[in-house]
Amino acid sequence: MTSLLHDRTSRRDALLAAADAVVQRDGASASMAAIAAEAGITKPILYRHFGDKGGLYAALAERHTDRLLDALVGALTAGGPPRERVLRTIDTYLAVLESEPQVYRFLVQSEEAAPVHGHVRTFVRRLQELLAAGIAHELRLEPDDLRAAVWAAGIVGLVQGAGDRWLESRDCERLQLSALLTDLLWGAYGASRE
Amino acid sequence: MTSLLHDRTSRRDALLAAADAVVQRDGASASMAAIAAEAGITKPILYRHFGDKGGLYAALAERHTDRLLDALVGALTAGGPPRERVLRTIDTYLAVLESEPQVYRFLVQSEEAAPVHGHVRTFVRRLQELLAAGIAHELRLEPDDLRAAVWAAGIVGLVQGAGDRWLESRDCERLQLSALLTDLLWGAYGASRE
DNA sequence: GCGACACTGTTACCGCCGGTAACAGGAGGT
DNA sequence: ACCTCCTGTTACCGGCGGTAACAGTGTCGC
Repeated sequence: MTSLLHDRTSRRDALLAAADAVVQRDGASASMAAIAAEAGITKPILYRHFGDKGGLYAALAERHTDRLLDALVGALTAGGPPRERVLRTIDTYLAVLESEPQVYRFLVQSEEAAPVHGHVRTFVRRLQELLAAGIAHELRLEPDDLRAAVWAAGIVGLVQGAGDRWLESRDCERLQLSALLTDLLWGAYGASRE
Repeated sequence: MTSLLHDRTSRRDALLAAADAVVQRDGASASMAAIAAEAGITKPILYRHFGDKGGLYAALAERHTDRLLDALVGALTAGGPPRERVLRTIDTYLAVLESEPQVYRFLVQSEEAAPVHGHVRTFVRRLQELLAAGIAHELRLEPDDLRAAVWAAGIVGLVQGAGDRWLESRDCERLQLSALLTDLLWGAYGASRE
């Protein structure tokens, strides 16, 4: 026995991976016993590592939101003309939706909710702040201009809403939707500039 | 005893009202026993009326989404110039958010979820279709033009995202936000027109 | 008047889940 | 040898969703 790592953090990672697998298989209502079984251990170990179910789900959510935020920031801050960066960022988001819809479902409609929604909210907030800063800079607004914050929140919601719809209908290619949304934002941006 | 109505539907309404009160007091994780106690009866009666907890929550969600949709459709189709109608509709939505945030929380982050989310999704979809038809008409697009659908989904998401942020920060008057969002949409609309 | 019946309501239970206490080894220090 | 700490287990508790089985009551047919 004990061929597995006894290191604290890597063990934690392994447990999170098991939890992830079960959540993606059974949906967001996965039981702690099922997760423990998947990891080859029993419940109390899970509780010693994560406190309670909320803690485990929070850790899982944090992991995913961090990963997603990194991807988005990377796409947004990489080189290229502004319009291309926006397109790339939107497409990155849609690509995650496309390749891991279960994760998305877990994050937004997690049935065992409070801590997950907390992490999702901070994720959304961080993304909004990032966008708000960029927008304020682009439009030469004051850093705390209300319009920048509302703009940012609106853009995030807009992409999410359109992505949601697309995830259900799948009525066009991903890149086509990305381009359409980019055009849409670009038009509004240009309009607000004058 | 039995001064209350024995009529089937009004009894059902009374039960839903009790469920509503408990949900708004205890959050979305209200137990069936608590709801039954609030209504002055016991669990099996609830189950005979609604089947299971999902059924009760679905009925509750349907009631609220129907009410909200009626209010929005009313605001949108009432008289006045287009821009004023948009402003009025957005403000109606924000007014509901402001006056009944618990209901909103119940609908979007209900912890006992599946049927509630189902009703919310159909609500959003109906709203999107409504908007898409209006947009397609205004912009003289084909009725099944993809852009209209994406526009509609985006607008719904945009208002929701901005409303969400506002509900947490409360950093401006409601009408100010409504006007800001209207301007924003109007600018984008004007841009896409040319 | 009087059983049959349907309806409304109750109590008491089941199974499952989240969460925890209490115990069973084994590694290492003295 | 013994104590200690750590990791793992089993076995349990309370509460929830959901249901079966039973008790009272008004209404029929006769």
